Amino acid sequence: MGRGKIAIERIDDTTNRQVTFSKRRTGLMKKARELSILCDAEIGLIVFSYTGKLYEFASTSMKSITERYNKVKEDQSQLMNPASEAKFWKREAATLRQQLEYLQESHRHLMGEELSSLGIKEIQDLENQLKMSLNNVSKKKVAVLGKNMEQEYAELEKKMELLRRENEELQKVVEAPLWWHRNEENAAKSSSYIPYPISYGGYVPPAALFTNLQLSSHHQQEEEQQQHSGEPCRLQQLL
Amino acid sequence: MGRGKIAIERIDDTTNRQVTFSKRRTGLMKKARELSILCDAEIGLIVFSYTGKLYEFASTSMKSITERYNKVKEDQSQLMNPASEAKFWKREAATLRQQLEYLQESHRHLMGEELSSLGIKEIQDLENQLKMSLNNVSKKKVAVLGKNMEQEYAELEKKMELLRRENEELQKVVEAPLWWHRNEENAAKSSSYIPYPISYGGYVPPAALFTNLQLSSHHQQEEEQQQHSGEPCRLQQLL
DNA sequence: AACTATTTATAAGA
DNA sequence: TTCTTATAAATAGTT
Repeated sequence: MGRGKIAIERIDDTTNRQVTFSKRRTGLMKKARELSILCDAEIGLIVFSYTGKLYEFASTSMKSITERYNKVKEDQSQLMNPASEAKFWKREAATLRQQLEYLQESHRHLMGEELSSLGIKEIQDLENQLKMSLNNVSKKKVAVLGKNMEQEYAELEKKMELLRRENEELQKVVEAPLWWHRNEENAAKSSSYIPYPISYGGYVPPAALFTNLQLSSHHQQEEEQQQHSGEPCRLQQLL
Repeated sequence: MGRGKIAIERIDDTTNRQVTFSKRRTGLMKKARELSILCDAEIGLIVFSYTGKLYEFASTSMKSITERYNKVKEDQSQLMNPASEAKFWKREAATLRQQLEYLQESHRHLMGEELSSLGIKEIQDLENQLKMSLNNVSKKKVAVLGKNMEQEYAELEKKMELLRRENEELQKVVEAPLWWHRNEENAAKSSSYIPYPISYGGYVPPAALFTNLQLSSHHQQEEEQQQHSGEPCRLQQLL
């Protein structure tokens, strides 16, 4: 709701993120207050900014709300009879199954399969995603290859240096008829160095995909660990 | 935001309140989730409906959020130097002073004073509020008077019965010349019973007013105790 | 901090 | 509860 539409994903620009945080936090607090008044509900809202600053709203007191919350949670886990426990796990299973189905479909699409089920927008998004993926992978490849080639080059130079010296020694010591022999031997030796030693298959492990799908879920996760500074994945849009 | 505008006050109609609760709760949860994603914030939201049902959103886990919250709160109270403590209480005093000013103005209006500072809408609201107040007070008065009158009536009947019996005894035993004397004596005796023993002044203690103003505040209160089934007070509008 | 063009939320009605 | 729709409210981008 604004001059333009934005995707619900982390805002990379720091300034923009802070401005948006300020605006939306205010709006969220206001709505929490309104709901508590309009519907006579007991509401607690805790917000930690990216910088660690705390903001809160409590229709009564945060203490009483969290205590009531903990009490309900305890009761839920303790006073569950087999029937309601079954109900709980059934629902949990249904949620997981749905996530799994989403994942499977997404995976097939990323593998270039079952594309007839997609709309034009989705096709475009998928294409862009794949372009980004490819771009990242290509970059990584070049980086890795570059390192290897440097090593290769350095070792090659060493070898050439050795060769040159050897030749110098030889030229000083041996007679002309032996020259061709030594030369062929050294040529064969240097061909054992492969210019492109590592070959990549077309397969990308879907680990990152799983991680991002979890992020799009509304359910809590114990400890989000987004190590490796990956580019923001836009897969959420596809789901 | 809808077909019409609504005032932010408790919705009295149960059905409407539940529908609104469902819609706004959904919206609130969505916005909390969006804020957490967009701005990389850690957010916990707890909502208890009027019926006691629990709804929650947590960007990570509610446990970690409430723990972080408690930690910050502890630090805030412990690691406060005199300067920041002064700042805190200064702000607290400012808040209280503002509440007090609101209250005082409202009180004057309820007392029918300083009405020139009000707009037409406010005047109408105030009028309605006073009508409701008056209605409640009148009802209460009638109820209390009614009880007293019943008591009076019952006691009066007892006395009359006694009198009647006394008279019967007397008529059997004494002579006619004495009759007038005994009659006057009894009449004086019965006049010591007052038909309307309790008299109400025009003053209504503002205790309820204070309670309701506290409810309209955004700050937490330790234990909201709204005993006595009072009508929902609409004073919040006036502030 | 304001300003608005747009998007989004939602009140009322079905 | 769910859907629709007119309208109010929130807010993204701009100044």
